[in-house]
Amino acid sequence: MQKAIKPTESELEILQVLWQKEAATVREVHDELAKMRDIGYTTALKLLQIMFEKGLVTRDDSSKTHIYMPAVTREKTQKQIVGKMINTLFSGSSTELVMQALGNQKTSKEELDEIQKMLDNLRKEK
Amino acid sequence: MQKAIKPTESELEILQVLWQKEAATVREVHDELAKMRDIGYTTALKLLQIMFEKGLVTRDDSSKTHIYMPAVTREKTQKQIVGKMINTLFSGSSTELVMQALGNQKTSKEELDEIQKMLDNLRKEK
DNA sequence: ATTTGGTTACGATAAAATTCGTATACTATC
DNA sequence: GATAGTATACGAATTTTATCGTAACCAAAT
Repeated sequence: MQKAIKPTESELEILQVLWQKEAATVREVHDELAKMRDIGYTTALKLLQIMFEKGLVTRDDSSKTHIYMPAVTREKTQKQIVGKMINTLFSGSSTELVMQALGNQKTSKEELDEIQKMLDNLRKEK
Repeated sequence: MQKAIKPTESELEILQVLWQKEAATVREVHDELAKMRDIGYTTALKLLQIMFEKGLVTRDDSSKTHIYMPAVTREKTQKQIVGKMINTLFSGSSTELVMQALGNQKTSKEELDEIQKMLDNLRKEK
């Protein structure tokens, strides 16, 4: 098993784009990021190159314009970051986090149903 | 309203201690951190001084040994960080985060009951 | 009074993360 | 083949975070 590399803030932004697009060129990534904030093209390029070195992304460089793909899954990364946050911010209690998330966001009936279903399943396992 | 300062990883560790103790000297904070990891006394001191400049903590320096107190609440900070994470990692869906947290951690029956209660309350409001 | 132990202040360093300028190369079009 | 447009590579500067050494200070014990 690989010792998980924790993506930085900027790297998470980029992963977001790659997860959504499955694969993308530097230009595509840059244009997407540029919608949210000021960022130069070579900055995006450099970030992707560093991420490649770290193993956070893979790339197809068979043609001149490289194509980047995520090397870590969205789920694994979520789990990694949420796990860390539960420890440093919720004294280890995932329930506390759940209560926070439920309490402070408006949640639709459909979503509540979804959570209810999950809850029922968890109970059955006991 | 002050534009919220996002605490760094180390600063969160320190806030954890201060939230738990309500108030603490540098030595107390340091000793608590030292239980978890290697850290020098002056490092803890410096971090607290920087946090004071940033407004993350207040301090009583009327006696020689200063006493530090959190200047931000645990709840506000949790909300701030969780909110950011929902955006950058769960495409804005708090439900997705809840499912993650529930799915990947073992949760006791008591905790499930607590969440169930919260769920019931949310439903009533509709 | 001198030593000892604990304190803050401050600066310096190091490491990590972010940013971008410039050089260089390739491709297509004129 | 010169020009324009777009690409990568690479180095460098900047900023942020984290760490700690050293100096100065004070109080208490010797």
